[in-house]
Amino acid sequence: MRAFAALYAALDETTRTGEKVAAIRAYLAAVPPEDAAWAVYFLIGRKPRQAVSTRKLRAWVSEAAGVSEWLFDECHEAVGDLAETAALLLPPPTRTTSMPLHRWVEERLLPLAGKDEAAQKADLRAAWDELDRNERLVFHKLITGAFRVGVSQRLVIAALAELGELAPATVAHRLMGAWQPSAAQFRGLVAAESDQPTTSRPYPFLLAHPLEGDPAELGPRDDWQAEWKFDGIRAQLVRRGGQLFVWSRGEELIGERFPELAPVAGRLSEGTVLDGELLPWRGADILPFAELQRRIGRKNLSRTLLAEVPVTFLAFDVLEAFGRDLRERPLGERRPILEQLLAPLVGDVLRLSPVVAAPTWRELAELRQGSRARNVEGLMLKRKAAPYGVGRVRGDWWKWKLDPLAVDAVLVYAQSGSGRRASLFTDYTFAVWQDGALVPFCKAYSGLTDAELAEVDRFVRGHTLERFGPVRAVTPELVFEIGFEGIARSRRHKSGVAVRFPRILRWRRDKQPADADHLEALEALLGARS
DNA sequence: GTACGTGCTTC
DNA sequence: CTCGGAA
DNA sequence: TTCCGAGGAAGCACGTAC
Repeated sequence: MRAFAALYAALDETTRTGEKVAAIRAYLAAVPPEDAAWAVYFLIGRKPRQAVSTRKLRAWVSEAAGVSEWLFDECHEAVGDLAETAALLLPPPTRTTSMPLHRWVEERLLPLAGKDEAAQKADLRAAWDELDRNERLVFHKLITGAFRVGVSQRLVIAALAELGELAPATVAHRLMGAWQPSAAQFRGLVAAESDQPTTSRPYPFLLAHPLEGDPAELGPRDDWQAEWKFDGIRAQLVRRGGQLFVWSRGEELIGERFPELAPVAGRLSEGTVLDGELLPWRGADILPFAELQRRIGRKNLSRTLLAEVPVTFLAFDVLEAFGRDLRERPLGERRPILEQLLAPLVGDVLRLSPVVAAPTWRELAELRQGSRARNVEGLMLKRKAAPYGVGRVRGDWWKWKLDPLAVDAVLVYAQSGSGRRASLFTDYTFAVWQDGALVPFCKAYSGLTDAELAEVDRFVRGHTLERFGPVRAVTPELVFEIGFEGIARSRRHKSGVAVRFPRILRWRRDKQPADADHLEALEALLGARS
């Protein structure tokens, strides 16, 4: 535990990726494999279900530290991080521990979830008395599920690849899907030949970059395959070992939530892996994404819901056929194989993503303008010569989304951020006019530079009208252009609408609050959707 | 029993 | 999902 | 150029407060 806490501190201290990789590698090489396995598990962002709610942690830490809960909250706001606040407030430990990471996790952390409140509290008190400040910080992050370090999958993969003298893509693939940390699992991860079971294992998803500018700069139209960018859930169908596995981008097995897939996809031949999008599709229509959300994370799937929101898997790539990994083959070769594999199965459940046939970039651009009416987000451009790479490879896959919708809105509330932004008001609520009053319709902060953020922060401090806990109402003076992808009815905001992916496009210093848009402008956009 | 907040997933 | 910042 | 961390909206499950 001490070594892992030291690693965490080291990773937190530097932003240099080279140093991070070296630190991870040194740690993994030095500790027993069962510790290394858990470290990898946590470092790539996996976590067991949260064992203790933040509420309880806050209450018990306050009690143990002898501070009131409001003081804890004040400290939390200043520090910006709950786990760190708790670690700092607690009285120093009277003992030390040399228990290794895997035992802390398996014997002290995981069992917490199954215990009653009194036992949890007793366990935490015992732990606090054995852990120093750094160890507590890590421990708190693990139990609250907030463990995130300035290191992600890629650096861990780089460290593991160096350690095992493997290609990073091999390691990335081995880390996919469901696995339990153990000594054997870690050895399999870095071994030349892995003997870990691979039946259900998906491939790393290839992701696209946003296209800015003119697609004509990509070269001849004929070098590129265009498809619609559908608005659903990215998924991989894995047909192996006589079974069907459906993986989400977050590497969750989601097959049970989409029972309609198995009867059809189960007829794919053994050793097939398809990449595609799960879509709510009824009759001839693609339904809005909101409909699909009703099918996610639900325990009981009623007959009614299955009939209301039928789901289809729209395949756009084949990664494995007849047990052979096809990822190195160019898209131009994979596409006909995909068409061939799917031909006998295509229907309501399994579909093929159509290739958009517009012979020139100009004609393609015209088709793209009709995206909203089709319930798609725009176009995907895929280089026909490209292999199916690992991760976000630049230059091979581009998403060419529709231009965002936009309105001018007034800043009405501000709230301080968290983490590095804890000391600044960086969290903004925006409003538009309705009957002479400003009604909030979204929150956003992204889109402003640090300098602008600092300027707005100063404005907030000088123009606070009222305080509601951490939230400040400010004089409605500043106008911003807010961009968003879509708009829908909502009960969350007073305006009755909510926008998707809101962000600040620019600060309209040239505008007065009175020049900001009215709710009618938003309503009009709402109506404009097909 | 209902209402609300927190956690966790998707985008 | 979006965006700006940093390496 | 590539990653990372900050952040948004939505729906469902689950636990707590009344």
